[in-house]
Amino acid sequence: MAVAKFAEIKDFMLTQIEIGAWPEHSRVPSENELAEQFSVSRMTARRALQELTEQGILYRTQGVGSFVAALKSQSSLLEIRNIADEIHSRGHSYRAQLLQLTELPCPATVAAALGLKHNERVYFSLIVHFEDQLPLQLEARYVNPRQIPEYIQQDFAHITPHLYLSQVAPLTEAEHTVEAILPDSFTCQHLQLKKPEACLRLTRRTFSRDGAVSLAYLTSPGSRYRLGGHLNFAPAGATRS
Amino acid sequence: MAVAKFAEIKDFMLTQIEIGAWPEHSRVPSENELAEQFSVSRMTARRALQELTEQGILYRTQGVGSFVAALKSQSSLLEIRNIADEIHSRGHSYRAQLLQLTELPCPATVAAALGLKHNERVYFSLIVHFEDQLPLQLEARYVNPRQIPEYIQQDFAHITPHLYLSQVAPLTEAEHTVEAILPDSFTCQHLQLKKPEACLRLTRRTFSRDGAVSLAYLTSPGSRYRLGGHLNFAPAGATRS
DNA sequence: CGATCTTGGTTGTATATACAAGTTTTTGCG
DNA sequence: CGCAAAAACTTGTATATACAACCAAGATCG
Repeated sequence: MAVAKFAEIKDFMLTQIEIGAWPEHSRVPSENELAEQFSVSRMTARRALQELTEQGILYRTQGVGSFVAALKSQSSLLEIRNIADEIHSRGHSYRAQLLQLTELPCPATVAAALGLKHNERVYFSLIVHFEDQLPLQLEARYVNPRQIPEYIQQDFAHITPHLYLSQVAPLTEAEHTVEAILPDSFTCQHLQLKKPEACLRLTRRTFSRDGAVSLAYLTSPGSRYRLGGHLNFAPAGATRS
Repeated sequence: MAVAKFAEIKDFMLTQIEIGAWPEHSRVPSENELAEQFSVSRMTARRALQELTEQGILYRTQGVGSFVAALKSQSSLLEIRNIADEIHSRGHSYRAQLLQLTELPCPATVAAALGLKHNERVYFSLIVHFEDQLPLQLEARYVNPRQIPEYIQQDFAHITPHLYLSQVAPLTEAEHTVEAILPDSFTCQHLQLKKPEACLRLTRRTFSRDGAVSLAYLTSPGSRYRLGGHLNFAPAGATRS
């Protein structure tokens, strides 16, 4: 089976929602209706509805039906920001230094994250971001060459990888992990740290419509960088389970 | 049906993981084995395995089997969760140790954050949260006595401060800061760190309708804890399985 | 008219079955 | 012994069926 049937139904429904044919809180076809439309069993149609529900795209109520959920309100916490903009907005000057831009055999962990095979070729860039002449962040990034074949030809002295990527492959999803680590000597050197100090490491995996695009490790000294966020629990939307 | 069968199987498996009978990366019973043990069909056993996999408790490989995932702590940055629930949902056991619960004269920084006067009385609690006998987080919390006058009489061996607070003063807003720090010796001691290691410090200020309620400093070793976040920018594209 | 009952539609749970696809182990042959 | 084929086992997908739980709306009865 080339593509699973339940995945086709999901794709169809996602498209309907995306183009606005099915607005927020509108009812979507029932399990039986989908089963008939796609000539599948109810259990297969159910799976599509089920998975979309788990992803927060739909909500369902027993005895009533399935509905399009309200689009997620984006939290400012860990908002995807361009670090250059961030620095400029603080009134400081920004500069980037490109250390490396190559093709590498894919490490296993990266392969898993990007859906590539072990040792398949992958693009890799290494950049230091400066705020007023002081290194603020070391960015190590792996990019999926199947999705962004021209990545390696860009000039990242003039455009940040993140900005470039969001232009050529619109973000649909992002996954973050924040850790506290002690940096290795290589990282210390490029961040101009005389002694190792606690650093924040943000691991960011971004997705476009067709899957994982890039995996970035962003390391910043704890003394120079922190993350802030603000959450509002104001007027609650329809958040049913 | 009082409790669904697949839920019973999930409970059983979570317990096995929690008590250490099934260590990390060990193989768990196959679909057919579980089906026989619990006298259910394979599809029902499968559902238990499936849902635990979606929760990140297990990982599965076609043709090989299902295994207990490595459970490095991960909490969502996008939601305020009770750390006890978080630990339980990972299949680990939770315990809290109350180190201090007193009234203090308010430090200047805390006064500013909570809208109190310098040296005004403020409640202070200090708690260590344990995951499977290992300290996961040191929680130092200042609470506004004007809003929560009964805070100091609670028994925080049985309810976490955050859960208590959200019950008596519903959250309307929260403010976060995440930093990487090297802990002082006091913190090291209570987190059972022999050497200082990089720690994540989450500073959280919560608000209720009538203003700032509490200011908490949550410190966790980088080797045991990390924060995770997931952002959706469109209802499209999330078709990874 | 109002309260209750019935009915049809919807989601939720569970089973038995079949085959596909991937991995590991065993078997058997050269 | 070495290697290839076969078997056994695992997860993945799909179907057909049955019944339970729940809800909304219409029908019925007092």
